[in-house]
Amino acid sequence: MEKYFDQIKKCQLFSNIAEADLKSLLNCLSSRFHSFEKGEFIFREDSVAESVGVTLVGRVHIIHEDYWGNRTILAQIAEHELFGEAFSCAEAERLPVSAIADEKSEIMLIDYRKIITTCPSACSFHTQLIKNMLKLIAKKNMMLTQKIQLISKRTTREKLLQYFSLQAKLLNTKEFEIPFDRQQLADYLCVDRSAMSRELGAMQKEGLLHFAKNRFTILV
Amino acid sequence: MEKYFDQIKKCQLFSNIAEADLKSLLNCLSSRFHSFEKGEFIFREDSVAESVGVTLVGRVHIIHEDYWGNRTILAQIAEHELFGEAFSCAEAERLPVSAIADEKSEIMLIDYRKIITTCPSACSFHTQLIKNMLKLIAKKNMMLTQKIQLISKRTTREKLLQYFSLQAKLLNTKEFEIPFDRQQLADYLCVDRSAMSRELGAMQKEGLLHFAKNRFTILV
DNA sequence: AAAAATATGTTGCATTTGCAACGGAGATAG
DNA sequence: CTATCTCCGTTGCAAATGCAACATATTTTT
Repeated sequence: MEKYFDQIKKCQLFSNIAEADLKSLLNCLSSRFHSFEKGEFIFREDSVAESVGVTLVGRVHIIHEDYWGNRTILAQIAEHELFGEAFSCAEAERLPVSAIADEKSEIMLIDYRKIITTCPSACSFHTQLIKNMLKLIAKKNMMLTQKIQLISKRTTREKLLQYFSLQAKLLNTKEFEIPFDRQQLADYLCVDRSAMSRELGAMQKEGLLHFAKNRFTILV
Repeated sequence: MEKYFDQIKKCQLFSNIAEADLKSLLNCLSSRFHSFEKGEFIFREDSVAESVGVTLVGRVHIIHEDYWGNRTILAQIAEHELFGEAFSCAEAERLPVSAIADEKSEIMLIDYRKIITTCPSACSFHTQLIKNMLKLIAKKNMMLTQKIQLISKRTTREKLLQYFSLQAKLLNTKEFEIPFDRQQLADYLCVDRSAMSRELGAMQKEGLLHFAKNRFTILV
């Protein structure tokens, strides 16, 4: 665990907890650490929801595959972020999604009961931990709402424009790189890759947009 | 407040709090009570996020309207449920959605800081309250995820089938009433009403489905 | 009961989309 | 260097969708 301490400190889940307190907190969470290769599953749909994950190193995708194998990327989990917490906190029996490493990743897995239950040794930092988790889940909730607003758009062009303008607003620049390849972007926007490619080309031809590889510029 | 006590008791936000404790808890929350007519806004997009709402009587829709006035129903809040909590808990500056009464409703509005901050008089029930809220937000998070899975479907027919099968699973019967009129259902599924109506007709003709008014039967 | 308002179904049509198939560019492995 | 693989753009085509306009049905109001 010691070797991960610097990574752990950076996680919002543990913010507002003094460094000294953090060490004893980590002891009573008795978490597991595990390394995953790109494409490896961290947990699978329909398995039991008992852990929350923290990305110490790497990046994770939360995905859902329907009956016919169409894959949807529901969320992208960046470094030092939390995932799987909603299913645990909601006390769901089975996971409705899978988590898959998008690149080689180091993951901390915590039994959610250790988080939610104030430990017998009266470790007082649990209260802060729960508050942190509340805030993180609430934020995720807003991100999901934002994604719903995104894929609620009726046309591919509207989805693309909405996505790009969100990125631009987020990074405060009209030129930015996106963290998706084309297939992933199409999955994220819930459209067909080739149709999206067609639309991107049309938008560039119309002068709305410029792009090369993953770097996009909004020209407006 | 006394007149609402029976309604308040039924809210999951206050579960696992003894009735005697609940009264003192309610005092330190210093909440407001307000009645809204059908179609009246409870809070509007872009206003400051400072309250969470509880539907004591009635039903609320969380909606978003885009630049051109297309309305999306992001969520339906049933009686005794919570709404607006995510924006408060995430400490969002401005609300990204509006809440509107879907029928005449009695709403309790609580300043979220009163919830999140353990009160100076050391009212110990706050811990339970925060845990309850955590669970509710987590559940809502799952519902949002479910909705994303729903509108991720590429065709109107798939969306309808997914929605109906969820309802059937939820109510454990193949015959059920839906809480939406046609326009609302179309908004919820993010499709055009007339196109949806066309598809519903086709599905009935093909024998997949039977419906009359808001009562649907899955025939498989 | 009549009138007005609202909700639902129908249809034609232009556009958008998904799908499948293909080709080229660039990266990677042997 | 060559073979292989992955990513991305292109295109033809059938099907799905949004949109507008209108017809019917149902509910509410007067």
